[in-house]
Amino acid sequence: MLTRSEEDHIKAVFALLQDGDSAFTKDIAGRLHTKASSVTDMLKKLAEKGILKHEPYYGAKLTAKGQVLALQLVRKHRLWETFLVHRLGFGWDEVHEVAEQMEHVASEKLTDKLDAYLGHPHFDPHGDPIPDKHGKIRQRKTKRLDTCKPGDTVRIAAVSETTDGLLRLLGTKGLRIGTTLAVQEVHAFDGSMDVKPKSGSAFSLSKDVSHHLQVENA
Amino acid sequence: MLTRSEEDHIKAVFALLQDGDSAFTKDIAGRLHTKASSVTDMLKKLAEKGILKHEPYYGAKLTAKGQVLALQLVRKHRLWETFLVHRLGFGWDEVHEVAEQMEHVASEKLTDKLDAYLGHPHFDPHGDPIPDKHGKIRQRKTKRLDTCKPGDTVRIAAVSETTDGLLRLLGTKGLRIGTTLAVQEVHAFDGSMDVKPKSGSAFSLSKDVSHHLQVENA
DNA sequence: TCCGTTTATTAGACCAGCCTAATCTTTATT
DNA sequence: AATAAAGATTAGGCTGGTCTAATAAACGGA
Repeated sequence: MLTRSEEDHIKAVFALLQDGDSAFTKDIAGRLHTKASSVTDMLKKLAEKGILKHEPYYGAKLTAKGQVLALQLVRKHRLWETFLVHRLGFGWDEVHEVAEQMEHVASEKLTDKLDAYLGHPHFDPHGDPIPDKHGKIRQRKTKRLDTCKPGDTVRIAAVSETTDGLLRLLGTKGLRIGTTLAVQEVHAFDGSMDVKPKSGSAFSLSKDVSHHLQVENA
Repeated sequence: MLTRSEEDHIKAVFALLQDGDSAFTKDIAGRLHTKASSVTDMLKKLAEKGILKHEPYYGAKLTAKGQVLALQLVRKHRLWETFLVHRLGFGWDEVHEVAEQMEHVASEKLTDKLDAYLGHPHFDPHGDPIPDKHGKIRQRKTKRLDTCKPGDTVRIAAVSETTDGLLRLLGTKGLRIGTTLAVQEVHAFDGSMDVKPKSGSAFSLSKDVSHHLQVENA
């Protein structure tokens, strides 16, 4: 049995390994709003449990066992987010914190029944893929919007940072999963980008925003 | 903010006050599978927070504030049980433990939306009343089956102990909420009772069982 | 009423999970 | 290569929630 804190650390390591091949103490602490020394303690503990490998001063990597656990947590988190948005009518910018609590409810039967109830969805309301019961993730070929060139026409597939601020900003600009955009210009000075939705007039997105939008070719 | 353990103690006190006008240390410890000394500590803490009054050696009573908190917890627990049974298809004997975890998710908005999604139910799958947003409980005039006399015809309204064992026993006898029973005989020797469902043949229920069935006149 | 039994409380310990401060390691800069 | 800066670990302490053992209060029967 894992404690809530253990699960939180596993999830943080998993998330950091998505872009980087080692998860560092400082970054884990940042995500969990705790201090580096606390993280070191927990990494030691999780390493003893065979959930991850901790190379002192060189960060942590998940073992196979740890990956399975992380994927189950991600699965639960995203299923609950889907439930909150599609069944209870929450906005996509309101669900993260609640799902953060619900994902720790331990019952495999519950997870499976929820999955079936939602129709075995492959993507959550932010466009992120939902691992299936066996941890398999349906992959899409997406790239970050900030890697696109003028002339590209793309569809928003996912938002990779689920902070309220970003999601609300997207809402006010009328952007959501599935919105199609034409890239008109990229400004070298600040990395900002002028885009035009299929219907509507063009506007500008900062690099901070475009960096967090995953898109696929339209 | 309340910790999970605090919430568990509040719920236990509330439950014990349903039949008795003081909640005793030993009984609380029994419910929570913990020791009396731990309970004493927690009662002291909750008393300081103004959630209950602790009269050493004479048990605890909830304050008005404590009752509100308890009713919110009961509300959440029973709403989740309803969700699990009516939406996800769990059996009524499988939901208690899971709901026990879900009731600790803190989000008033979530509770209200769940309530609406379920159609503002007044009773949970075990027949227990669900307090509304303001803590109001819809009362029914029920009595315990073991207080009934031969000749009475009654309908099962609720099951007051939600242990797996009792619920499964009822299942195998074909008893559920709404089942109508005619009381045929009560045996003074062991308090057991012969009952006959509207359709089907008569059988006997032990006092242990009839004591936990709430019924209303049919 | 007195004494034994039951129940509660207190005292003292332990563990998990966090913290701060001090002490390494590693990396980057000159 | 020397050293400063950044990051990680260790040492030691605090808190919440639990436990056991020892003590105290309340109750019930002779």
